[in-house]
Amino acid sequence: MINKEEFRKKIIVSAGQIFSHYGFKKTTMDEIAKALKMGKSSIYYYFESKEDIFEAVVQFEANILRNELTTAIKAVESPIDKMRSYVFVRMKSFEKLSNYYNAIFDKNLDHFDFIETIREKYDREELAILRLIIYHGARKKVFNVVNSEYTAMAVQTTLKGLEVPLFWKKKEVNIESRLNAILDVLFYGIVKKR
Amino acid sequence: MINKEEFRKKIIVSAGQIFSHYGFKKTTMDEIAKALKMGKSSIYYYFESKEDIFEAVVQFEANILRNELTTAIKAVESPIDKMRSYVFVRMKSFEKLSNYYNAIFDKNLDHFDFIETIREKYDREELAILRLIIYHGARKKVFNVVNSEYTAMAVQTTLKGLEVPLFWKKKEVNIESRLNAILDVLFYGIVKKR
DNA sequence: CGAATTGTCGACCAATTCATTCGAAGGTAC
DNA sequence: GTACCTTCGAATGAATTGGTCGACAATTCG
Repeated sequence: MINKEEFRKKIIVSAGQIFSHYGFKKTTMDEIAKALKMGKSSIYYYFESKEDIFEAVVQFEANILRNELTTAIKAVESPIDKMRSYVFVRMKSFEKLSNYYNAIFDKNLDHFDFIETIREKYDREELAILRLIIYHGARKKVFNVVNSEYTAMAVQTTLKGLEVPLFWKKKEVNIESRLNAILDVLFYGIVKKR
Repeated sequence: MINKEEFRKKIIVSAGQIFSHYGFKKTTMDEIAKALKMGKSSIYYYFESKEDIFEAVVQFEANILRNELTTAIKAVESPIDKMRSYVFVRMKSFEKLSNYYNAIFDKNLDHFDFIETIREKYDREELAILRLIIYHGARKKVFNVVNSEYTAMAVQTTLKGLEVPLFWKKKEVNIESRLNAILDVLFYGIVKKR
């Protein structure tokens, strides 16, 4: 059939979908196994633990994101050098951000606790929530944990301005503005209304 | 403050959001309580059990759907009588469908098992999945449990044709065609490409 | 072929999680 | 005061869950 490495990847992709929907805590090994149509114990042949899988998933998805960003960066050609260095500085912060998220997830927290934890790091709640949404594509569930009417409104409003980065597969959007929007949102939570 | 009945409704709405995202099994009383900013045990003052809450949620949401349908039906004016009776016959089947879903959920199944169960009732897998999507707004998670590439494709394609019913809040769409689309999808899984 | 290696799985376990109970107590109305 | 409404922390027993182990297919390789 396929080799071990390829099968690991299959697990990563499949588990990734489940994780991204249910969060780390709520995802069970049984589900991961079931989705792959295999016995639970077989998974332990490929990965040491649930956390091990999760780390691989995060790694994998971070890579995709990084590659997409790199591609986007390469496509930018206008005020070239300035733009480029500006972008790479931001890439560094993204690396840090990514590590930060990993650290939090390592602690076995679910999406709710995750928000709680992240709240303490940012003074404006919306930013914390937006980051979760962007990082995990967790759109709907996030609204369950929003504290105040005000915040809910703020998030809603901001989300409307997010169309560019969230649906950046729409190829017709100018690549440069798209890139900027993505970077802004990813690193600083700054969103401009269109 | 507010009376007991109103508070029950608050719980229903809040719990409903969580249920619709995580399914019955994965939703914990702690989460429901936390979302409402109250102690877990307090909820038992308003509801007898988790299942009790869930039933109330289903009831509540079915009512909303029924009301929306009724409103839509009233707005239809063209080949009046024929249309109207045709619609009410379908309303009856909806009632049945709703009961059927309730019965399945009563068994304590999560979304995965739910699909498994529903699969046995329909010969074409896509239809089962589409029904789950429509009934629960569970779009993303559904793809974790799709069996074959073919089915995934079929669901994807069909979803594209679903824009009318899924986003029927877009008021600009002609009400009559909207109604028809909704009814078609709800009761028979019949979807026309636009 | 046959033996070594690779991969799968059911049964099992210890630890944790979860729905639910209960009694105490804060609030409020009379 | 007392009666009632409401909230909650702590406790519990049952169910769930991550992970282990040994048996046993399947495949590879000599």
